[in-house]
Parts: sequence; C-alpha cells; structure tokens
Amino acid sequence: MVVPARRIPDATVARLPLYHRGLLELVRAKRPTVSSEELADATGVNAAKVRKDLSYLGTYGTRGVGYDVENLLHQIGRELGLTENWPVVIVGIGNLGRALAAYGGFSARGFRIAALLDADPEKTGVKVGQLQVRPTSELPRVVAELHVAIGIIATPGHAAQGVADQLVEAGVHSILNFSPSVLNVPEDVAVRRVDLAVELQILGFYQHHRDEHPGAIAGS
Amino acid sequence: MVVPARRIPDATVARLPLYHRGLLELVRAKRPTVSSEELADATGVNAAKVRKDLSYLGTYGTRGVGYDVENLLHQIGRELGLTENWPVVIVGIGNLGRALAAYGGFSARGFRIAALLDADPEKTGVKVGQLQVRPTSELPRVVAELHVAIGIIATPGHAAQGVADQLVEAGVHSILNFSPSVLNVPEDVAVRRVDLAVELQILGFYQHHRDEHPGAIAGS
DNA sequence: GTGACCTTGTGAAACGGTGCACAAGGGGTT
DNA sequence: AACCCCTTGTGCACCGTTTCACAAGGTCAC
Repeated sequence: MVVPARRIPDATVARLPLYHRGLLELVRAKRPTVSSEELADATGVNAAKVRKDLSYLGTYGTRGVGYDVENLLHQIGRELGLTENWPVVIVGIGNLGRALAAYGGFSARGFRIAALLDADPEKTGVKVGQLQVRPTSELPRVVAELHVAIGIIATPGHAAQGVADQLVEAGVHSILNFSPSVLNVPEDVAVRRVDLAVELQILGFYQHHRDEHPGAIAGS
Repeated sequence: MVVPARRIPDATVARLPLYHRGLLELVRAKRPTVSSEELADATGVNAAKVRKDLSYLGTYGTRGVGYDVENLLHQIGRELGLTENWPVVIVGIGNLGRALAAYGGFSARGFRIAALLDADPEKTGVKVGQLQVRPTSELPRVVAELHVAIGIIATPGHAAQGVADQLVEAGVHSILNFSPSVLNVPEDVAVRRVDLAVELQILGFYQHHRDEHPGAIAGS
C-alpha cells in the first residue's frame, strides 16, 4: 500500500486558509518576508503552532530570517487547490443564498459561483449579480455541464436533505450546508455545516455563565 | 478559591445547541423519551459522546429507558441561557447583515434582534423586517438602553476592528464576527469568527487532495 | 572567515477529547 | 419478589493537538 507523502492534520488544514488570508495582506503591504511570530499575530494563532503547521507543507522558511511571503502564499495556495478556481453551485436563493451569491470574497480565494438554483418557480429567471436563478430541476445538468464539484445548500431545513441527495446523485463530493439540518450522505462525501444560530448559542452559553460566575472567565 | 461545580468541556458546549435543536424536533413529533442512540442518530454525533456530554449537565437519564425529551430540552436550554432572550445588535447591514436580520431561526433559540446599525448615512432609516437601520454613532446608546450583551459584526473587513472597539467600549462582552479580519480585543471578551470563504477553502483542500490521491478519502 | 545573532524546525511532554466496554441500576413481566 | 432486559453513566486506554524548549542552521556585520 502506498503511504501518502505526509498527511496534514485536520486542525492544520483548518488554519491554512487563515494563513493564506494573512499572507495576502502582507503581499499587498509589500512585506518581503515574515516571521512565524508576526504571522501568528496577524492570524490570532500562536507562533509555535504556525511553525509546526507550515512544517507539514515543507521546509519553506529560512532560519534567522523567516518565510518569503510570496513563496509561502504560493505554496499554501497550491496546497489548498485554489488554483483550480472551483465552480460552485448555490441551491436555495433566499436571503442567505442571495448574500452568498453577492459575496465578493470568493474569487480571490479560488472559487467561482457558477450557478444559482431555487425550487420556487417565482424565482426562476430573477437576476442576482451576473447570474439568473434556474429551477432546481436543472441541478443534474448544471453540475455535469459546468463540472461543479462543490455545492452550497442555503435552503430551509426541511428541503436540505432532498437537495443533498440530488447533489450526491449528480456527482458532487463536497457540500457546505447552511441549513440547520443534519445531512445523511455516503461516507465519501465531505460535508461542512455552518449554523448561524449555533454560533450565537455558544456565545450565549459563555455569556450566561460569565454572568453567573463572574470570577471564571475563559479568554479568547 | 472556589471551584466551579462542574466545568463543561468546550467541545461539549459546542454540541449542546445541536442536541437542543434535535430535541426541539422530537418534542414536535411528540416523542416522550429518547435514548442516547436515537439522539446520536438525529444529531450526527456518536452515542457514547452524547451520554458523556449529557452527564456533565447532571443525571437526567433513566437507565433502561432513556431521557425525558421535555425535561432534557429544558435543562439544556437553561444551561445555554436561552431563557434570557438575549438582545443582539447587528452592525453592518449589507447583504449578509440583511440576511441575518431577516433570519427567523433566532427567536426559537433564545435571541432577539434588538437593533440594526450601519455607518452609511444612505442606509439610515431603511426598514429591514420590523426594524429601521440606525447610524453606527448611536451604538453606545443602543447598547446601554437595550441592554445588549452580544454584538454581530457583518461589516467589510476594514471596518471590523473599529466596530469591535466600539462594542467593547460600550460594554459588550460577546462578539460574533462574520468579517474576514482577526479582531483584537481584551481577553475577557469572547469572539467567535465565521468566515464563509474559509469553510469553502477547507472543502476545496479535501476535494483537491481527493482528486490527486483517489485512494485516500476521509469520511465525514 | 569568523562570530554573534536570530528564527526555524522538531523531539517530547502535557493536554483535551474520543470511544470502548462494562458495571450499575431503573422498569416491566411473570 | 425474583428475574430479565435495556440503557445509562463512567473508568480507562487511546489518539490527535498543543505547547515548550532547544538544537540546527541560516544571515549579516566586521
């Protein structure tokens, strides 16, 4: 059996986009090199962790100097696969779907909104940004023709599982789920869930407990 | 020094909202009791973890039977502090801010959008849902008068730090940050960051590596 | 070329979280 | 009242992640 060159820990993968964004800003500021300490400050991570994370990608630093900003940016970008300019489809064009469709930050990060789908016939043809909303029935065709690999679900909870099934059936292997439901998918499909209310509730918990036990406070 | 009754692990806190939502659905379905196994299926967590998590809250289960759905819902809700009906202020009423303002799921989870603020004078007075947008300059007054404890930042990245400073100055101790920037706040302020592009990038990484090494696939 | 300085890269220890496996102990049935 | 069944609650071993601390190894000044 072939062992992968070096497996990058999940925790590290989750931080790579953070470093990537920090480096983008450093490039804009024309900084030629950056130390692990500075990058740590810029991203809210600690310096030892930065070094260990980067060491999984390879040996790109220079002792006594730091990391070459442009090169490191390039290496992380390559690792993240953002040269691929992934086409993404958004299903469910409500308030959130619209906000996502209009969000400008995707293209700089290697993504391109390729199509917008909604089950409501009233929405068909409505223009959001550059794109027109298409009926969900076109999902298989859209995925096939535009080579979509990643789907975003922004429907109400009750519709999410059905959409997920269709995406999987059409060959999508990565799903970003903004609906509050838990999706059931084959195990070779990657799902990430973002629940806006959950994040608030977690804050609510700590706020609640801070009020009750003013002594014990967890730092950020 | 006083030791808190029982400290609940962060990982458990992050799952409580999940259980809460699952239980809400079970109540609607009129299920009187639920086993850890069933709750695990409904939330995508494993059964042992469910039991361990719930055991931090107290001993609410009945051996051989399971957990009383209504009681457990109540206990988790109490622990999350959602009986407090937290007033929340949203700063930055762009596409995302509007989507958040219109999102219906907050009230059932213990939150109430109390005010909408935006720095753009053109937006002042615009109505979103029930509320009118107010200028950001009113932030201190809004926070004080409405007893706001939690702030949501949905501004562009370059404005986020300034808003955060104002929120902290006004006495807010919990911030949910949707902007891509990393916030600098005193350590007694809790910040959670949700970056939509980051989530996509993480999916992109795994998709990329799946394409390159079709053998090695990480299950969900 | 030599030496002082600086920052990386990494063993190794400490930590938090996960999951197994099973004893403890209610409930229902006869 | 005795027994069986079922599910909880938890001790414990394991694993991934974080953090510390320092040797390795560049650069730069002289």
